[in-house]
Amino acid sequence: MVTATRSPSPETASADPAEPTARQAAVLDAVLALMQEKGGQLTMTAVARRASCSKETLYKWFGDRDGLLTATVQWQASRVRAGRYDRQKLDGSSLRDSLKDFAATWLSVISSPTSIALNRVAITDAGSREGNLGQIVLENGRFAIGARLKPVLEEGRAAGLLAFDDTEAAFRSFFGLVGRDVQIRLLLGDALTLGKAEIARDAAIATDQFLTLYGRTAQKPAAA
Amino acid sequence: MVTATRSPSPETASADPAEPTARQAAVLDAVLALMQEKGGQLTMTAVARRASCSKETLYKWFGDRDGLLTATVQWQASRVRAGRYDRQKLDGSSLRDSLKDFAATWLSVISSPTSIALNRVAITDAGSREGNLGQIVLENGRFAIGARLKPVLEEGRAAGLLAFDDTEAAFRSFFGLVGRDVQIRLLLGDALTLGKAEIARDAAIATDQFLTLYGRTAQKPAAA
DNA sequence: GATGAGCCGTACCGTACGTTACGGTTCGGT
DNA sequence: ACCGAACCGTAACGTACGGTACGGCTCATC
Repeated sequence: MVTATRSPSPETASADPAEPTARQAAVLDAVLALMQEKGGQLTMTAVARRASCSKETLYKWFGDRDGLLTATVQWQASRVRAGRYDRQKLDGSSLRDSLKDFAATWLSVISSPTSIALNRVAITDAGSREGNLGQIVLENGRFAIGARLKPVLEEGRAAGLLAFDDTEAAFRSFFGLVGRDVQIRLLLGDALTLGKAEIARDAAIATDQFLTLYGRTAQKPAAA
Repeated sequence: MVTATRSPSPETASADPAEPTARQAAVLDAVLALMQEKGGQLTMTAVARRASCSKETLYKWFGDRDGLLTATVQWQASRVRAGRYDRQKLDGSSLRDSLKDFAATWLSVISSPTSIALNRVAITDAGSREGNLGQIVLENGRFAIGARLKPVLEEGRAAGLLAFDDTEAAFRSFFGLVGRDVQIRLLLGDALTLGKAEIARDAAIATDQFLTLYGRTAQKPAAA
């Protein structure tokens, strides 16, 4: 927890899941960097050395190791706020573009070294103890994108462009078509690389497939 | 490694990734049980206590902790050899049934506590060190099912039931439609439960969606 | 210029765990 | 009956790491 359990002075204070100090942000960036480089051996000593701060400071700011990890996850989540997609005219073409953007953004996120490392840590944490890191990652990953995409889907339905009963089910199909085996393979260490062009292509294919399944008008199936 | 680096006597010997002794299998079952119950805290002492064997024996049989985990993964993989699907007449109906069975089997596997625990361990391992556990899990999971499903897809194409250029791409779409967000949610600790009926329903929906995308004849789209 | 808060660097403590060592027991072979 | 191999239970060792304590430095404030 940033500005931990009971901070005696309101110096760097703010709400609980809130803005870290610039210095604190630097520490969290160090954590992210170490996660990617060294993997699981995320030791407090290593973080302190990398961030050029003392362990005492780490514990004062974040409480304990779990608090540091939690703050790191939230810090990373706070900057993956890409794409707004406020309602536009919403014809078939703009809907398709929105979905493609969502798909490409999502593929970029899950294939980034940062996301992979973060998810690995969270999964490890979810496996043992009472760790809530998994839930936090889920909240800021899978569920966040769902919450942002569903309004788009429902606007598409309202505009007569899409047909489905269950928004959640439709989203999960989209999620599957886009992600396929990418995330699990990367998490398990498979040497799968996704370039920008590849992501754009896969996003387009997945979007077309989704429109084939859920579009009200016939779409050209992408039998790649 | 079962019967480790240099086994002085060929007592329980066999090939390297091969059949463990009944006693050794009991030990590996204990590891699997502990993985599910205790999560990450997979200590050698706990394994020895659970399996009623000495730590010395564990080290003699498996070399080190990594060897024990590797043997466990392979042991588990060796018994998930379900479904043969040798070529049959292969009309539209039997193809659909085969795909549905594949989908249901796969969903059952990835939602089983054993698979979740095993994948968590492998992902943790993939994140740190030189661990090859991730590759082993990938080999016996994602890639194994791909190798078994692709012939079915290609027979379907040969029979004029399916249309695709890239078998791998077609399989990955099927994989995504079936798995969607299930595995990542479970790995991250989400309380998602899949009953038999739910699995059967989801497998059918995913299969129909796949056939809509890749079937040569029109299929009824399942807009659930 | 003195004062005190915040922080860096490092030494230190306690514990958990991987790994090794050892005494005692069981059991198949001779 | 004897021998040796395999194995169990447990103690012991070394290390890594989370967490704490402390001395010294910097710097804003008065």
